[in-house]
Amino acid sequence: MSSAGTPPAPAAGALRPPVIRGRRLEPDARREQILSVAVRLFGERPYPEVSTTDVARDAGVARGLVNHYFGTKKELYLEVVRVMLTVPEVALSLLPDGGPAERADAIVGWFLDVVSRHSTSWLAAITAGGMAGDPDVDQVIAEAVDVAADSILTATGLGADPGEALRGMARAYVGMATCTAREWLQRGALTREQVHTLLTTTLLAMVEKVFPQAT
Amino acid sequence: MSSAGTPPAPAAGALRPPVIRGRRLEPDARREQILSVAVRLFGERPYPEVSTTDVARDAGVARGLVNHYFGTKKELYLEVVRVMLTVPEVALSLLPDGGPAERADAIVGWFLDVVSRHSTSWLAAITAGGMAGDPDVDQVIAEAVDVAADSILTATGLGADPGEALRGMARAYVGMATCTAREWLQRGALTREQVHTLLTTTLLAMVEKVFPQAT
DNA sequence: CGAGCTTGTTGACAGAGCGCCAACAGTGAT
DNA sequence: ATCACTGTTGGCGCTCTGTCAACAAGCTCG
Repeated sequence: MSSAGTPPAPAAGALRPPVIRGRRLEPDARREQILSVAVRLFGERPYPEVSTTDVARDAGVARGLVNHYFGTKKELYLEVVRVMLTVPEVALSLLPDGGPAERADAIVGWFLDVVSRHSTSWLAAITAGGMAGDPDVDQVIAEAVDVAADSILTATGLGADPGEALRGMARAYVGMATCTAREWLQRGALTREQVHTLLTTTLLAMVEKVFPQAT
Repeated sequence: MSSAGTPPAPAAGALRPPVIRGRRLEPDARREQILSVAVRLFGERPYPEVSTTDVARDAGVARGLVNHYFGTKKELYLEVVRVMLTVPEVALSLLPDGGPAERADAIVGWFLDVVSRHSTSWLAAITAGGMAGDPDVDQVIAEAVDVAADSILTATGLGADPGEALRGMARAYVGMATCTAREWLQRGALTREQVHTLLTTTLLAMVEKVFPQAT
């Protein structure tokens, strides 16, 4: 503020380049457009390697507009992570009424379907590509993990008012699920069948032998 | 503070700040000193929130010296992560000769000892505090996970030439172990006993029912 | 014991990225 | 057609990073 007291008259010879792309859009539409570009870029490269200049250029707008809609680069990234992790609610009512084995098998299959569909962007988001440790980012991810953990508990019939310990165990299981998915989708060390078997077997073992010990 | 700047006001006219701290150190000693400061700072805050200026100030040296010894901020961070994840080799020979249950119990206990001892810095490193997604950082972490996974396989008697699938499963288990440790040390949702039970039971289930299916 | 050399160390410079702001220019209402 | 409204732009200042030539501390040699 101090310096630029001079308001007008920037002046004289400054011929502004004829701005063609000054097309006016509905705020929601513009915001959505910028967000979609950001989702793509943050899915390809980690956080520090994506500049707001990149987002603005790919969206065909000025960089200032990105800040106008999202405030901060970090806030933009938070929106991106929310979008990436927003996943169709598990159709719990569609889970078979069979025994624990069938229900575990069904929810694991549903999880693998979701993950494989979004693959890269989902993995980039769940690992907080380049922003893990930030409180806000961690919270958004933690909320997504909580949703997944609750689905697990509900599917295994323990969803009714689980204690904090039980939820912690479910979150740990979700953590293993994401690591296993990475071994499958990123490293190619496992096949989908192997992942499915591992997650189902482990879930059953936890339901039978570990969960009961959680008051 | 540490920097304690005001010198004995030597010469008058000298515009140059009287440099007192130009103390000369052996390269190895200086490097070690800067590295220890960096380990502390990166253990407290995520990557983007630690500037090389902070490291230099806390180490009592000029910022340029940090770059002189470590080249880049990222290279410095790589050294830090290596230090944080370098962990005493598991004394496999000390594992009991008993059945799988005893051996699993022993290695899980050893893992929890190591993690709880380094707690914050270890967790910050294993989650790549703010640098996940970077190829180099990910590789350093992947190597540490590989070491842990091999320890698991060795302890369970499967260490002799495991296939890629088996190693992938072991890495997934290590991933769950880190997530579980976080639930214990960071969120406080689980007690050490609960973590121990969860990891032991899960490991046994995997050894008995999942690993055999990995060709 | 002083001159000179080696090299650890410093401060400054240039480039890049980000947040902010005032002016500009489409768009609909009067 | 004029005017108000607001979406949009381009540039300013700041912080942070990597590089570099100059400085000086400590050792060696005469």
